[in-house]
Amino acid sequence: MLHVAEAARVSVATVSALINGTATVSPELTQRIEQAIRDIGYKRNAIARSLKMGTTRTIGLTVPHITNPFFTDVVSVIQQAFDRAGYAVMLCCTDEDLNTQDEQIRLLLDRMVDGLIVARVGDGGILKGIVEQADVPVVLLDRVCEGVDTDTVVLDNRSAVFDAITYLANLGHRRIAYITGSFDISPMHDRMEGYRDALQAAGLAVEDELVRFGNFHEVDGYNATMQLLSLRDRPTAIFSANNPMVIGTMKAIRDIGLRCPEDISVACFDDFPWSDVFQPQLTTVAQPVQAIGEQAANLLLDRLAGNREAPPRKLMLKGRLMIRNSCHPLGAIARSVSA
Amino acid sequence: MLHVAEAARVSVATVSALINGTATVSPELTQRIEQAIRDIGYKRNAIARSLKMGTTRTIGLTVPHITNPFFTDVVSVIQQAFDRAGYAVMLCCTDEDLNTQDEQIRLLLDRMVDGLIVARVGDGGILKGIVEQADVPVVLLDRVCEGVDTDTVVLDNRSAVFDAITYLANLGHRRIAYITGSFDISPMHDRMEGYRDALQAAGLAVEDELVRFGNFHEVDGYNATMQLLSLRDRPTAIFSANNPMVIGTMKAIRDIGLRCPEDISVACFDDFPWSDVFQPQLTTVAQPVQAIGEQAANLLLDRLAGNREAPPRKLMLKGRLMIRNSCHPLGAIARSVSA
DNA sequence: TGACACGTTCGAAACGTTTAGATTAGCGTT
DNA sequence: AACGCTAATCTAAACGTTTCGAACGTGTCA
Repeated sequence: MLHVAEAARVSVATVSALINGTATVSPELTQRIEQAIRDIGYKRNAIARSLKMGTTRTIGLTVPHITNPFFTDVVSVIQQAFDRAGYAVMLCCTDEDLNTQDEQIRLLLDRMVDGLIVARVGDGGILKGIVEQADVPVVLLDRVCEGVDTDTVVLDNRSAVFDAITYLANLGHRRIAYITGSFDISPMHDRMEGYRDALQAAGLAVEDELVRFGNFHEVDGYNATMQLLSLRDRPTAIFSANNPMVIGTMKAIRDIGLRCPEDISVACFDDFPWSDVFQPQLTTVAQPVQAIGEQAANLLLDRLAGNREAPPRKLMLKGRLMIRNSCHPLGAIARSVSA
Repeated sequence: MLHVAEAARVSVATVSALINGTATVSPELTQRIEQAIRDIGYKRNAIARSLKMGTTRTIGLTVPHITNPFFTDVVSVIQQAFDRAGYAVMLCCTDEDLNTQDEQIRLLLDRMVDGLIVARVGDGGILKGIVEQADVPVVLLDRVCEGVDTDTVVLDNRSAVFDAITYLANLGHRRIAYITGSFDISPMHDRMEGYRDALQAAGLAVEDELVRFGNFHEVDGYNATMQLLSLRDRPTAIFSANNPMVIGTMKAIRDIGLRCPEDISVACFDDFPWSDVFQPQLTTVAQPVQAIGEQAANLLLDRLAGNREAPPRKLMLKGRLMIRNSCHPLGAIARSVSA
């Protein structure tokens, strides 16, 4: 900018005024300055600007795994929304690890991001302190967090799973297995509640041996399913509370030599683009990814626009059961199915 | 930092020296300063630091579509690599549009990223100028770019497609259709070459009506396939040069009432986690995503570490044909199949 | 005792912007 | 002719760091 000012024989203040339109500058100077900018190929240094202005027009986004198709889609939507608004987004993957998350949030905060969107992990870690001292606005995505009172957009996980399990029960299944991630993240907790409640509503008991834990990865789903299928009284349906794990479930079923849905029914959380096309076409709970991403972006953009005082806003969206052909009615017991 | 210095009754220079370990500071002062840092909860302002140092420890990464599983995986690998190295990554999606890409690169450059990894679009746009004036190192990912001479990691697209088409020809297919994206990005060009060469090697003619263009999206694959299937002399195999488009292909086949692989064989570029599990299990060309991401990251990290003078390094990796069950041998014509 | 070296600490400039307030010029009023 | 008003421009401080070179105190040596 200094060079531009010299070349145009004006002060840097005038150059700045012209660039930002913060004051009127005469036609001749405008002319001279624009010429100089072109000659020199001047680009404003956003770092210097950020230092002075105290805002970076950059936000931080952390998710557990970007390869989980749910997060992929949400990240994509959020990125687009902020791009439209002239913000850059720094993306971090926490790999479902609290320490990593803390470290990455620190990294983002160091870089003075204007806001944070976090699909948190563990108990939230340093997130609590950050929200409390209200330095930067943060919105929680997908997962609420006890003790962290801030803008949030989550799914109604309980009722989504309730519907799915009820669907299976109505098909006549009595032994419905459930594969879940750890309960310390809220969706897993809420989904389990939906499972429990649905069984109860259907007059079925919750049996411990039918509930298995995994750590969100394909291999965990595989192992869990192997255990389930080797029970003396094998389940007739399996619901996986997480998408990557269901791949493991399908592989285990294949490896053991069973067929889905003829021998065993399968449904899972989170839809993906292929589910329509390949066999079996998986029955899934689809999250409104577009809406989730947009709402999260909007909540944060609203804070960034200056609305700091409003009390935390908690949005809860509804999932949708996508019934396809991976679940069979069970013999004569099947009742009428409510879609 | 000023506050810390005051609280510890030292100068900011000393605080800086301690934090960065750039000079020895006595035990008492160390003690006082560390205490003050803790008391105040001081965090270094990376923006101010960047301004002074001229480096942001941030890189920019642009891809056409993050929801394309190939890019999802590569982004994930790259993100991890830079995270380990203490860099933040700003992610942008160009949506396969040159103007968007130019805009986003400008956005990233404004923010003084230390380097750029670009899966470019169109003819490269402002990329050329950036590489020429060598302000920031850039590595090209997945796609080379005429006139942009810089570090690059790409797949050997020609031979990957050559192998796939040869495989189909060896199965006895004579009418092998090909769905491609626009040739102005290099992989599409090279893949087409592989198609042509393989047909020729198999003694088959390239027929224009069997080559269809689409714009990388599912719907394009759908339309292209619909056209192919309504030819009087229908192809017996379809190869899709892009992953999202193959979903459209499968939907079209289903909608028209055909079965894959019994009625028509299908193969495509880019592997995805589900391909093993669902029917038909798609035969695909798998890219070594892990290696691609790591190599790209390494090339850039090497430049960032100061190796600016080395001539552009061009890496070409090999794809791998994953033979599954979406391609049938064609009647008695089938020859022995080379895996 | 003075000169010198060494280890520690500090003052101040610099990075590239923005912006408040000062200055200047031009013009119309009285 | 002196005055005030407005519009255009400029000066200089500030943002929070890093770093160069100077300053200071202490001990060693001649």
